[in-house]
Amino acid sequence: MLTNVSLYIFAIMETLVKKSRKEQIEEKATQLFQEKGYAATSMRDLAQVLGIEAASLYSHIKSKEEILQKICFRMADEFFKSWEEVEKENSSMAEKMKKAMAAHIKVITQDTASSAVFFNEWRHLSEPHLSDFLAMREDYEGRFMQIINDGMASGEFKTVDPKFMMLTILSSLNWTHNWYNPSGSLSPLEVGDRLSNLLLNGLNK
Amino acid sequence: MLTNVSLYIFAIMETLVKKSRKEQIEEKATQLFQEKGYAATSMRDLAQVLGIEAASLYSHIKSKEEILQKICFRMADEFFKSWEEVEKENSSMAEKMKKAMAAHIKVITQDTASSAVFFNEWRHLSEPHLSDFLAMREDYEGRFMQIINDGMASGEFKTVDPKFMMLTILSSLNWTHNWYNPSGSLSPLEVGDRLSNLLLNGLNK
DNA sequence: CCTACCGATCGGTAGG
DNA sequence: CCTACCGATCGGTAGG
Repeated sequence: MLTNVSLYIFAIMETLVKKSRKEQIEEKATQLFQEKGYAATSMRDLAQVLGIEAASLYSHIKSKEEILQKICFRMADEFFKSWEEVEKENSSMAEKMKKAMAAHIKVITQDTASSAVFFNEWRHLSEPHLSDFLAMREDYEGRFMQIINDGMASGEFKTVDPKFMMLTILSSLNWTHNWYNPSGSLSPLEVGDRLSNLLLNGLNK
Repeated sequence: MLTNVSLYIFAIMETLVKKSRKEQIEEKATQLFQEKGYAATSMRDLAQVLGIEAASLYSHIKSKEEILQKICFRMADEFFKSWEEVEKENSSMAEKMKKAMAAHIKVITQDTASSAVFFNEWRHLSEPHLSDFLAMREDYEGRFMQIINDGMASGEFKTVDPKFMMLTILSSLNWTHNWYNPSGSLSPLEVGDRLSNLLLNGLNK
């Protein structure tokens, strides 16, 4: 009797915890795309990791590129969502920049594998997805540039080339996906603090 | 008579300026690897750009990967060579870091296409080349970390995590290959100055 | 540098 | 989710 109840509860939990086959496919694909790159990952590689035949993948997905699209646009959504809390900050542009950097780092550290695919494999998107992607990126980069421009106008920031500045900041931020270890001792907040402190105040004493 | 002499001189100049077929192959391959990635570039793509058949490529090269190896290890050589002038600088660690950054930027800006392949496609190297490559990179990164450690010891730099600092600096530096335009108005030296000023002194006034 | 060709592998479909 | 299979393309070789 007790055993039956236990098994029943276990079955419910499994249903709650277990990922759908489609989710499993996307998760493993993300790992493979990160490790080998999109082009060098075959559907047979992916199927093997999941223990099924390559043809069976197509019961759950439409194409190889569909997986890439899901990853790239889901991450883009995350970055835009994270910007909502940034917009609330208006005390100073230095503070707003810190918030923006922290928000950006939070998204990356939450899923470094998807971030790697987002940053490195987007060029394999076909049209019109590629153009959509690039338009979103330009929008997002423009928001960082706006903070820089506002900070220069208010006299908080040095006079710099805003685009150059934005590219430098984002490259430092984006690179974290390569070395951040979620099970390490550094929290996402600490990474954000260190990076914003460095980029705003410099290495010199 | 004059025409014959002119043609003769022209022929000599052409010989001096004209790249060997092997050099042409490497140059076009670099462009394609940058644009589409190594794995997504086929030997038929490469042959088409050169106006020959894919099979003809193999009179000049041994394999597709050989081209990638050439690009990656040539760039690695350039980075190590550029370090020689850095070693001479010992007035201060801030100055040495500036020199190191300028040297690094100089190599990247001199050949942004090869740099892109170097930074993005090295993972397609097979063993033992991959291990060699990673060992060289670790050596190079260690040199930047040494400057940071020395600068902290001398009291010039803030107390930071040296590895974190090194990764942040190099990511900013390395990203330049993505946006630097050799025919634009910004000289390699100016890029180096701006980046070292930002990373050493920060954006805040 | 070409023609002709190789075996292997690719993304994906049909039908059950 | 599988078997069986498709046409296309891959890196590369033989022989001239």
